Amino acid sequence: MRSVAPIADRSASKSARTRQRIVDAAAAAFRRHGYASVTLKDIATRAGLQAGSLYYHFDSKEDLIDAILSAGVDAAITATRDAVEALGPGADPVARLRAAIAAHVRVVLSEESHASANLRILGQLPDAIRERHLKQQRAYGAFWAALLRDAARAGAIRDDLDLSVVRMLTLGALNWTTEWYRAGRCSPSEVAAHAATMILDGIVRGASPRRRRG
Amino acid sequence: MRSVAPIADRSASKSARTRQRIVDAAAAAFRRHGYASVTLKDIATRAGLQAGSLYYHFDSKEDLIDAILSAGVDAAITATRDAVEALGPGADPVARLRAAIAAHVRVVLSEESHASANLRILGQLPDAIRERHLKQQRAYGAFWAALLRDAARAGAIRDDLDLSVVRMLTLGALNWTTEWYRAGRCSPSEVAAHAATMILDGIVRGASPRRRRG
DNA sequence: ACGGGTTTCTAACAGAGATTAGAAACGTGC
DNA sequence: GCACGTTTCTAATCTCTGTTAGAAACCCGT
Repeated sequence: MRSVAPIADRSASKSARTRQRIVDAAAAAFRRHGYASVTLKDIATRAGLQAGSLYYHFDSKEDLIDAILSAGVDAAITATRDAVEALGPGADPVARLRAAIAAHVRVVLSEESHASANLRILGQLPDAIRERHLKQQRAYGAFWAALLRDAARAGAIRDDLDLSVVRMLTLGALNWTTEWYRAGRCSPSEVAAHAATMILDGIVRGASPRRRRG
Repeated sequence: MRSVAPIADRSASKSARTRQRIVDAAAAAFRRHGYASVTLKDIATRAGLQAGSLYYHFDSKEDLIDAILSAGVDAAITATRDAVEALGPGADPVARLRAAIAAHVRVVLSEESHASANLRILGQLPDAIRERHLKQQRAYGAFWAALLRDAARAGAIRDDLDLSVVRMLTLGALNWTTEWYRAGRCSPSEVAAHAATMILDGIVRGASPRRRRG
C-alpha cells in the first residue's frame, strides 16, 4: 500500500521524503532534457533508487508526471497571486502587472519549484496527460486576464490592443526564459525588470510616463 | 544508393519529391506532437510509405531531423533578412526591427515552413543533435543582435537595457506564439503587429513617439 | 533478538520502435 | 517484351523502456 503522501516536510514519513526526492529528481531531469528522453531509470538513478522501486511510490510514469505538473502550476499560481496581493487592494494596476511579471519570472527560473520543468515538457506531453491539467492552466490564464482587464478598465493600457494576445505574448516572453537563462551573467530579478520595462513601456526611447517601480 | 537530393521542384527526380514529402510529413507531425512521440511509422504513414522505406531516403531518424532543423532555421533567416533588406539601406532602425518582428512571426506561424516544427522540438532534442545545429542558430541570434545594436547606436533604444536580454525576451514572445496561436481568431499579421507594439512601445498608455509603421 | 509492516532490490516480461536485409514492384530505354 | 536501375515492401532482429512479481533488506516497538 502506498501511504497517503502529504506534502513532505522534515517530520514526514520516510516514504514521503523519498517520494519528494523522486519528484525533484524527475523535475530536474525534465528541466534539462525534456520529457520523452528521460527514462524511469534516469530518474531512479538520480534519486538513488532502482527503476522498479519507483512503483512503490507511483502507479505509473504518468502518475509521476501528474505530480510534477500539479506542483509546477501550483507554484506559479501561488507565487504570482501572493506577489500581487502583497501590494494591497488599492494598488496601481500597472504596479500589479509589474509584480506579477517579476513573480512569474522568479518562479519559472527557480530550480526548486517545478514550474520550469513544467513549461519545458508542456508541449511534449501526450494529449491525454495535457488535457488532465488544462483546467489548472486555464485558471492561471484567467488570473492574468483579470490583471490585464483591471488595468485596462483603469485606463492604464492603450486601447488598440487585444488583451488576450497581449497576455499570450507576455507569458511567452516570460516562459521562454527557461530556454535561454543560465545563472551567472544576470539575476532572475534583472531579467524580470527587463521584461517588465519592455512589456509595459517598450524598448524604444521616448518617455512613457510610468517608469518607477511601485 | 541514395540520389544527390537537391531541393525538390516539380522537375526533380521521383526520389527527390518523395524525400520532400517525407520531410513535410515529419515536420507536420513534429509541429503537432513534439519530437519523441512521433514515430517513424507515423511519418511514413503520413507520407504514404512503409516505415522501412524511409531508409532509402535517410540514413537514420537523426538524419531526417537534421534536414528539418536546417530547413527551419534557414527559412527564418531568409524571411527575416529579406524583410529587413526590403526596407532599403537607410531605413529607420526601429522600422527595421518592426519588419523583423513581423517576418519572424509570419514564418514561425506558417505551416509550410518548418520553422514551427523546429521551435517545437528544439527543447526536446538529444544534446548531440542540438549541438550540430547550434552554429546556424547562433547566426540567427547574431542577426538580431546586430539589428538591436544598430538601433541602439542610432539612439533609438533606451539606454538602461541589456540588449541581449531584450533580444531573448523578444524572440521568446515571438517563438511562444507557436504554442498558443490557432488560425481563426486573428491573423499572424495581427499577432505580429501586437508584438511589435508591445515590444517597441509598451502596452501602457502614454505616448511613446514612434507608433506609425515605416 | 523477534516479528510485522515498510521500503527497496532483482530478475524477469511484454511491447514498441529503430533499423536492416532481401524480395518484390515499378518504370523506362531498347 | 526485356533487362536493369530505382523505389518500395515485408518480415525479422535488436535494443530499450515501462511494468510487475516476488524475494530481500530495513526499521522499529517490544
